[in-house]
Amino acid sequence: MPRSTRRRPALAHPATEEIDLFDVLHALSDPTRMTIVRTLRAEPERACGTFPVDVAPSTLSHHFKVLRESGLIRQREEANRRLTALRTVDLEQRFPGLLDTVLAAHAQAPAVAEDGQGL
Amino acid sequence: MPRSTRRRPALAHPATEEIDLFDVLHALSDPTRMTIVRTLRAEPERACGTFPVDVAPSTLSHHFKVLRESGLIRQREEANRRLTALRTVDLEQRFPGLLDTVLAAHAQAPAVAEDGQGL
DNA sequence: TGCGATGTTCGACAATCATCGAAACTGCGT
DNA sequence: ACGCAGTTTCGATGATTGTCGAACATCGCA
Repeated sequence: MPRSTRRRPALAHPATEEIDLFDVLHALSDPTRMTIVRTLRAEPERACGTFPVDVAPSTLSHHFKVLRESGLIRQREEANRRLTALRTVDLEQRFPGLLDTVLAAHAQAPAVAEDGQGL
Repeated sequence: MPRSTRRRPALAHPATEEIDLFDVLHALSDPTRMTIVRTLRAEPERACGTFPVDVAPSTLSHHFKVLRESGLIRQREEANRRLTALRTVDLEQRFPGLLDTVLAAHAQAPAVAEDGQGL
């Protein structure tokens, strides 16, 4: 039996109208995920391994899943790597100004002693 | 000996410059706490028991603690009750536009089936 | 002085979370 | 055909979370 019969699970993303605010806020309330989002703001599309975060690959994969299911990022398969992009247009349509405001807030002076993995 | 010697723990709030974005985002990512914040937007100051949320008093107390320590609300003692207010000015100074934008986002059409305790 | 109203603190508990290492899968290059 | 590079899935683990009930504290009032 060809083992290629097992297709990849197809990468589910929520539709724009289905993006949930609580999911988005929760996704952004983690420093590692915030770093990912901020990185994606500069670069339009990046491979998973190229983010300036210091966690194990499996942990990174978990964070991508949280971000993807919250509607913040979109991922597509290309060859044997997965490219990630911010859903800026969808986010702007669903929650106007939210992403910009939150990212601007994060760019503010860090509260006291920010974690070391700043972009 | 007067038993009033034991003072109440004094209600610690973070200073405006110490408000942490991740704490704020986490605090807002819970529906019960979002309801509290939204309620506070209309009424400037409210007693704890007067919020339209359906949880046990101890649970409510927990949520107030999270909101207070994140810097979103300020609480002061008055007689035997505790009055709660949104720190709108401090929030606006620390993270301009954030509170308005998030609350506006929550006022958007609910994602799919919002929880029943809408304001 | 004691009671009731208002809230908090203190465990306890189940659920979720961030993290890791090991194993597996996919596609490209040798 | 083989192996490597890039990622995910699968447990496992320790920490955090939201929730509750019971007990306690404080204040005003009868």
